[in-house]
Amino acid sequence: MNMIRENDIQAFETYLYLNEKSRATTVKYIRAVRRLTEFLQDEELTKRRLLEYRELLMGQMKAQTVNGVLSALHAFLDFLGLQDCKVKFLKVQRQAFVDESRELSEAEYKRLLLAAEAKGNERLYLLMMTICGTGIRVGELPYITVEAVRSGRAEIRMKGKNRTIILQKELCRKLLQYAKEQSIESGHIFRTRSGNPLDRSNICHDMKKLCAEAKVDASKVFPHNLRHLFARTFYAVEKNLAHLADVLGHSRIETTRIYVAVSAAAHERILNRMGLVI
DNA sequence: TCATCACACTGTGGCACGAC
DNA sequence: GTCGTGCCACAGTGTGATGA
Repeated sequence: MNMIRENDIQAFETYLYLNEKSRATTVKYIRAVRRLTEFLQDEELTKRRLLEYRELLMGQMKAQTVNGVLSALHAFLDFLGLQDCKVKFLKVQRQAFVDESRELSEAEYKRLLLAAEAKGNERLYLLMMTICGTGIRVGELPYITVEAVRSGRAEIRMKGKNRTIILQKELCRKLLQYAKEQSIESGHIFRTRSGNPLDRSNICHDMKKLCAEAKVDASKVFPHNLRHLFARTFYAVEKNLAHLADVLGHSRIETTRIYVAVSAAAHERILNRMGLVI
């Protein structure tokens, strides 16, 4: 009888740790296993039941999210030696164009900056400018330190890789001025009153608060979109995908292509300019 | 205001596999 | 043999809720 016991879940957690999985992955996998256990309700774990579970998930989540859950469950099945119970992943159609409703324009970005300035939120103003001016991820903000700004470059260590980000002189000047005003002599520039690095959830919430004043749709205001804007702007000027990949810290050009993909409307404009349909 | 959590979703890279 | 592509696993992000 293939019953999932609490012992199995705890041993699986240890197994993930020993396999050097990140904390986030371990938490996600254990959660997926516990949800499956709730679904099974003391019934035996069989392929038929897993197929039923996949059907249930399909009604609740997007295909990619279902696949994420399935990959967690597959790891658990491998751990239990129940490979025969694995079910197939869902097919996910790759989108041909980017979603225009989520594309932040340069004008909208500037309005967000002005809104932050008008509110007197200099930290948020500089934070958005730093992400959009360097293309870093929100999770890489802690690498923007007083020391890095003084040297004009920041060493980013993320996903097991190192890369150097060049900080523009004007940005450095603004950041150093801000650090001086805030009496920050070393370490993270962007910090809470208690001195901790800003939490990404709070950054996102703060950005959302600017939407009404900046007259920007809230659905396109989040930190990662500033990275996308940086990538599109960089590519428009430089037209060098390989260089952009280096700057963004991508090891594959395929990943960078996602950032510079055009919207359906932009694609249509290109087709019209071609003038091949008369 | 800030920290933390849960959950859904997206970004990213390794690798297998097929085409040439 | 190499190159390109797609699949899948893992890591990171967005967002709402909650509480200190």
